[in-house]
Amino acid sequence: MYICPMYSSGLIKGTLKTIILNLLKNENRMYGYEITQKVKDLTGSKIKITEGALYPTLHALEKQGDLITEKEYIGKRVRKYYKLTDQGKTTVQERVNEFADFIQTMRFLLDLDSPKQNV
Amino acid sequence: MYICPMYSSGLIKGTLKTIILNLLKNENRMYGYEITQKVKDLTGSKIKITEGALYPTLHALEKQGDLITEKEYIGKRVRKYYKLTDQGKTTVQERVNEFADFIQTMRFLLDLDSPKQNV
DNA sequence: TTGCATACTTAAGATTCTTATGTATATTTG
DNA sequence: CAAATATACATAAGAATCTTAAGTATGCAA
Repeated sequence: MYICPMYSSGLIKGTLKTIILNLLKNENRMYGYEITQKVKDLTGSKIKITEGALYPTLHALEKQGDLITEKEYIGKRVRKYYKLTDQGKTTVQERVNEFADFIQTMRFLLDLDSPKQNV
Repeated sequence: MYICPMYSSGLIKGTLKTIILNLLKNENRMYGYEITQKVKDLTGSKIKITEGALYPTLHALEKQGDLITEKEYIGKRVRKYYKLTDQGKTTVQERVNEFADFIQTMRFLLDLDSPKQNV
């Protein structure tokens, strides 16, 4: 198993819930493993969600009422599908808007909008 | 002391060093308290660096060789100025580039580039 | 039949932040 | 001028969130 270049210093920290919720906004329902693969695919392996981060986060989102689960058996193997609740749909918008605002602030703070950064 | 709306869920997490280093890139040298005020001003209080986060981070950056200090006395009060080392200047570029890349990835992942998000 | 992919769970440890406490000087304001 | 606020640093305890690791088990391909 190879290691690919990922973001250091925990940039992902704090965005994991937002990513998961937003995926479910577009996909209706997904199961855990599917989420990790989708994120890996969409980001060209720049973001890889580890299982140790994913499953506790899914459980937390369910506990706080943003997700509900549907268990299904694929052969003998359990698969837990997650989907947004109505509350979850609101939470997604809040989270995404907040993140959009945050990166605007950061772009300004780090001078990322001005041209000729690397001259 | 009033509480103003800040970013929840630790979005700032992982970006603090980047913010500090980038400020010092433009300002030559700054002291801790000055940094907190500058960030508060530049972000309209959207980002407030607490002392408990700031000082340990400054110490860590010094320890890892990105910053050096100059103590000065203003009257009887100590003030520690921080400035970038040569290594620190490299680190800033790396950190900022990484963060710029990260928000590009996130903008794509969260669909922030497509118009009519909030219609 | 061995290894890899799929699929979920949880515990231990690391990192990074918040909150709280402590110390001390300087300035503003009633 | 006394009290409150601002300046200025430090650090410890606790919370949140992630990584790493270990465990369990099925399905498939070489």
